[in-house]
Amino acid sequence: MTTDPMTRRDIPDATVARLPGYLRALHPLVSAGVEVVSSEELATIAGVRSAGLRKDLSYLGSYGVRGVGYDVERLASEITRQLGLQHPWSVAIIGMGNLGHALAAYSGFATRGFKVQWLVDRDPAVVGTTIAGMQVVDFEQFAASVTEQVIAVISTPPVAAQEVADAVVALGVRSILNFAPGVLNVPAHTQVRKVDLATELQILAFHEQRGKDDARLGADGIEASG
Amino acid sequence: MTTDPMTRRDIPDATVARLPGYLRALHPLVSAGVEVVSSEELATIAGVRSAGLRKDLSYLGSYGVRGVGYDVERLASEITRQLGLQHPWSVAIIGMGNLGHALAAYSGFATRGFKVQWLVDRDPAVVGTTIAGMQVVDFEQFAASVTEQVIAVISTPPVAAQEVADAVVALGVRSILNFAPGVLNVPAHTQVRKVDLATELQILAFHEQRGKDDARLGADGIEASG
DNA sequence: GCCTGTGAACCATTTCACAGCC
DNA sequence: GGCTGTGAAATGGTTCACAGGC
Repeated sequence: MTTDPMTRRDIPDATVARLPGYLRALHPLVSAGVEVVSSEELATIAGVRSAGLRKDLSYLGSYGVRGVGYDVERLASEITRQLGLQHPWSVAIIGMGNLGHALAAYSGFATRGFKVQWLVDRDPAVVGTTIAGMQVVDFEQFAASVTEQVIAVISTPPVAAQEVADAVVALGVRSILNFAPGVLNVPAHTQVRKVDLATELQILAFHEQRGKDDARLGADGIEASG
Repeated sequence: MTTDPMTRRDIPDATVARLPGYLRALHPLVSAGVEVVSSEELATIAGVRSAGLRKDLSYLGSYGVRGVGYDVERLASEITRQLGLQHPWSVAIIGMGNLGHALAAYSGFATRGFKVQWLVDRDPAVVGTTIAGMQVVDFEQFAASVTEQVIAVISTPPVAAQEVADAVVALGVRSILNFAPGVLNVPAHTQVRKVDLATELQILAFHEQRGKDDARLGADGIEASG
């Protein structure tokens, strides 16, 4: 294994999806001044298995010490670096309905590496109002002021989502978080992640209906789900 | 393959997670009075591949006709049945901050098989107020009035989430949708699904940073992401 | 001829189990 | 002695390609 820090390792998608969880599990340890953590301990906090955690971390390189554990601070900063969170990313929230409103006010973005920079809506009655301390602008104002890389959050009604996606892609946006149910057609280089609230409930309904009590992770009947 | 309609087939999790998308793709077809759809057409609408769609549907049984396609209405009702959505599920939203507020007003729940029946908060200043046409109650009132099966949506601050989870599990709740970042410890028979908004952005940030332009699904550079 | 249903091949991810190192 | 890092095995999921039936 080359230790060259510039090697672009190929980190599996499944691992990438768990890194944010590890980072969040590490934060209280950093704050508490804990120096070292074992894969077993961290896995428990993060709600995964220790073997999986070790494999995940091994894709980032060798940041642990055998017989000891992982240096908390070093590991946190390495994951931060891998996720590209050294400096905050700009976020534009497009669609200022109930959900856009809530997202604008959500403090979790700021604490985890994101700066909501634009609130965008097309309704003239909403444009110009202040939400969570920010002025809502229309799409033209947004388009005119975007210069840097930005992540677009689409919280419009479903019918407008594709149109908005096309428009932000035309502005050069390459990352979209979509709350509108339905499929977005975007160019291949554009990353889209979808959050569909009703779908989540429907998946729960399926299991609830089946009474599917899968007793995985048995222990004393407690399963960590995070 | 037994065609016994009472056979409890084992539907893979990955398939279950896609069924809601198929159902939503079917709805406009049902409304438009389309009688039959091919796996190719439906797959395009749903943003998946036709072979995968056919395999998914094969787990539900044989509801297509070779050389013809799938009966739209029959397939929709079969998926509805499999997901357990013949009658609406009751939902309790716990935590009436910005997000809980938005969820209470979200029309997508009602249209996709759910009835928000309780809005719950612990803040005496919020309890008794009306949000989206419903009275907010405190946890005791909620606990006293739950009789049927209910899905709990946790939209409290992170620090309260575990406590709320314990409380609803004690009430007999077996399905939780959790918006609070962090791990929930619940008994093994309890289903938890998590939506972590900052995590989604962090995953996007990773790819944005890498400029990972994976040209999968090439065609003319358009990729469906739904 | 056409489109579903499905084994078989392939690929990704998870888990196991232990060698390697402190 | 203890804990990481990782090949190897097992599992789960996706894609291929074609047989089967209209």
